Amino acid sequence: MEKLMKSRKSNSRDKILAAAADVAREAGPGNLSLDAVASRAGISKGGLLYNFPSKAKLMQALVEQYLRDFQASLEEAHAADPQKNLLRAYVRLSMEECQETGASASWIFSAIAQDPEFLTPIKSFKRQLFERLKAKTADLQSLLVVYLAIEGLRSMTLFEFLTLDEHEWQALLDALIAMADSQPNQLGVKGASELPRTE
Amino acid sequence: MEKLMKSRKSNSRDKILAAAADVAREAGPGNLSLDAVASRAGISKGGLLYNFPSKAKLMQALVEQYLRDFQASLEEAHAADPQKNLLRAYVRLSMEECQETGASASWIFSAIAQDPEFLTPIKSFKRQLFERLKAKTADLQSLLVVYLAIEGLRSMTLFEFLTLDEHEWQALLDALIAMADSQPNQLGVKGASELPRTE
DNA sequence: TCTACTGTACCGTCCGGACGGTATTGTCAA
DNA sequence: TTGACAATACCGTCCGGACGGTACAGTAGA
Repeated sequence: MEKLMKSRKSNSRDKILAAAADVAREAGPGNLSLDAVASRAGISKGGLLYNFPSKAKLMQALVEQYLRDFQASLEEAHAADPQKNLLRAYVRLSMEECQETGASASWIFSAIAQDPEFLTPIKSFKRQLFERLKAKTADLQSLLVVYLAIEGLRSMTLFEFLTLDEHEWQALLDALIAMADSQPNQLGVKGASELPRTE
Repeated sequence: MEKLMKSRKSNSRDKILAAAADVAREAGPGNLSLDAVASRAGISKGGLLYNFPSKAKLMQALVEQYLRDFQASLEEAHAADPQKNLLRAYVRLSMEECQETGASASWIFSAIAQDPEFLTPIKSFKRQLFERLKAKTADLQSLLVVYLAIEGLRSMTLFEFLTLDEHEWQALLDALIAMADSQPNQLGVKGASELPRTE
């Protein structure tokens, strides 16, 4: 009963969120209007505002959904293979995400344009993830480099700055995985796929 | 004579450009209005539109100025010490830029919100730089990782996602410089500060 | 006299959001 | 069983304000 109601509601909500992401990508981040989203989602503006009482709430939902999904994927990927370290799972997941058809999270720009405050949840998410990674590695340098490289890749895809060819892509993946696995600064232990527990 | 005119003109132009960057940072990228820029620059709106006939032209000038300055700094840094490779100069320059008081290039968001087309000159600049770096190194993996890490750092500063403490900062700098100088994937040649010429 | 503005008044457009409907479905007392 | 009411999930219109841009008259300095 409740489920049915929820599923009907979610249907519209999800359609709207997807439409918002589409519009943001196609019309440009500065041109994300409620009208455009509504018509793209196939509902009226009134209906849109019924589901999301303001533009800000819509953006917020977009951010929350994104973070929830990413978190879930990460946890899942890590749980599926707990031998490998978390950083490795993060690298793989992020690179897959970047490879997926240009969809990308370009709606983020719309959110920032609307109100830079929408960055705070993302900020805290990233900060937490980084702290978690830092607690698990003995090699800060590699972590920093790998983490930032992933972040750089993400920004490249976001801005569509640079497109790597297949060869470059593979080289990058290999390099990052290798750095995530071992500790290239203390040279020598190349095969180790598990980090030594530090405690 | 021409110089004088230019300098007077430039005076206003520069004030306006700086004001635009300020407003973009303070009011948020979605709230960069011509009125705000004009009042911030201490001139009238009419005066602003005299210097930049449209908002788009203003944004374009912002982008162009930024790229010109960066290019000049890079060339200068590299010319000052041609022994070191270009990637190293790029790393140093970028990290200094990121460290400078939060000013950052957050006006970029305003430009994108205005029209994503403003990314094309930046895109082509980055592509050219990357190609130039690629032509000069034998170790694609290191280049990719270093280049993307810098890009990641830039995006971190832009979004204010993550702030590194002094220790992390130093570790990152060391790691990137080391990777830029030598070729850590072929382990062993750590001291080499010049790349072997490949031809 | 020309350049480089200032200041003001104004226009058209776009957009967020409020609001008043409405159709469908569910609930419940008589 | 049915009639009264209510909640849900929308629709469509309208309004106020912000913003980009225009027009133009005035003016101070070189």
